[in-house]
Amino acid sequence: MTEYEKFKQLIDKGSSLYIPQLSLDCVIFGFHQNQLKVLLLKMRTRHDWALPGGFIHQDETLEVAAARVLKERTGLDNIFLRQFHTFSALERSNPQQAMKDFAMEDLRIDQHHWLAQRFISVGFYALVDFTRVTPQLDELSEICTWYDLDSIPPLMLDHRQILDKALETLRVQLNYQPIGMSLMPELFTMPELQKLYETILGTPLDRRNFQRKILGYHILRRREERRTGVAHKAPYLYSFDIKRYQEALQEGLHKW
Amino acid sequence: MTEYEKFKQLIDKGSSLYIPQLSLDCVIFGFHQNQLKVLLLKMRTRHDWALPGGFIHQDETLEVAAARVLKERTGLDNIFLRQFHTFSALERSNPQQAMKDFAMEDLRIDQHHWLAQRFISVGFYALVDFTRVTPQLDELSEICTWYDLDSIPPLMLDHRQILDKALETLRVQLNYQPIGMSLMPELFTMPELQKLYETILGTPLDRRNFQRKILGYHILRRREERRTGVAHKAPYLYSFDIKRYQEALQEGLHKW
DNA sequence: TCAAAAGTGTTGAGAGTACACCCATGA
DNA sequence: TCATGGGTGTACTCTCAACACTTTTGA
Repeated sequence: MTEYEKFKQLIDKGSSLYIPQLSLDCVIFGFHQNQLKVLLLKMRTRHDWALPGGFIHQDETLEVAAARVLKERTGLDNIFLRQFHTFSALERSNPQQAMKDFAMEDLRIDQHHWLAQRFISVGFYALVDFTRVTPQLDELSEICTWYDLDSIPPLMLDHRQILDKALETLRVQLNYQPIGMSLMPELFTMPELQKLYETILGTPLDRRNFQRKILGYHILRRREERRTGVAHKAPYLYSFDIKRYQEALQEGLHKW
Repeated sequence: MTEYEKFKQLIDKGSSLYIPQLSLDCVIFGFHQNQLKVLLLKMRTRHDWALPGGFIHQDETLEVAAARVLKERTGLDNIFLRQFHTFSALERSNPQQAMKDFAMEDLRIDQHHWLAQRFISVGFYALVDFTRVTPQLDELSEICTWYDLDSIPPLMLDHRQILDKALETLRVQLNYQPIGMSLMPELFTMPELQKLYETILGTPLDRRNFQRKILGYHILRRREERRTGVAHKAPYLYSFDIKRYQEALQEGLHKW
């Protein structure tokens, strides 16, 4: 199916395929080169950027729909994904704008079209392994790429607020849930993991205290190997202990 | 407007007044005689009970809609109200059942009617002063009353899960937010407030540690008076320091 | 006068924080 | 050999939990 056909289907059939006036937006976090990043889309018809989002099929739960959106954008399955808030401000929809945004070649929508209605949107955030993602475009977007958290471009509608709320939620969750596994590569060093935490929290942490704390959760396994090629003492490599990690996801973090 | 007319309007006009396939449910907590209570409705057409819920007007935010539902059921304005989760399981809707539930006198709905669709529901929880509430019926319900948390009757659809999730959220929030003000009367004693916390958490707390902790937040003001008429040392009366309380709501609880 | 429940204080364990010392590595 | 950054240990502080003693009240 061509992009045009896909788009035409969205315009024509959307109102019967999807739950009307309800959408979802995903804040997809990745981590690379000591930077926390967010996956953003640039729509063909707009100058500002957007969070990857989508609509909910009549026979899908929100969680399934979010996983589908994620899969479409990143190619990844089985991702850490959490609903965090539902956004319903009246100003968050802009029918006039929508009529422009969803115009393509000979296709036009009017104010009665389903896409020109007010939308309420359920926000999800996801944590993904940056190195395994190949950002993919959809029929409306011309660019799909990562942005550093400290240089986010102007976002459409209330997407900036959604992003901020996601980050706030993530920061709180950090205290209760193990979160590194989906963001880090298979093997990593303690300083690398620390950088992740520091970036999320936006504050520096004490190296030694961080190590003690994380190890106290017993969700890591230290490997024999060390990372070589660095101009100083070679740090140990760690991997997550998947079993323990899953337990901690269920029961929350606590000392042993 | 009679109940019948209200009902007829819901059936006939609902699809243009409200956002389709989206509803909200409120878990309304009250506290009385050392018991945490939840406000429940019994629909005329069903044997099980329901959380007070409603639909969202096209020009309302979720929060405004929830406040409206709350006002309709309790008569109260300006209530502590928090969105906590959006429920979208496929099994949570039951069109067959809906067709029966929304039948009244000569009115009938079929499977294409807006009320017989799948619904996604946004859950809110509210904390209200039990003594100020006069539960009010709507056009579909025959009873509206409080139930003790430990003797909740069978609830319709997934309302039991919604209630459980609300309670779980409330328990977590207890650590971050001051919550007594909306649940307690104007004046109360420390042991009374402690009972509230114990009931929410479902576990006994140490009297002395509790007092120290709560006072440490500086959100209470001790009055000169004591509660008299008790067969033991008369406890002090307290009230909330509204200014401090509001600050704590904004910034979270922390020691001074 | 006595049981019941409130007011107040102390102590110890554990978590979190701050900081010091030594070690390994490539330049 | 030296700057850089990692590995490990210790001491101090603060919070929280456990617990004891005294005071007030109506029965």
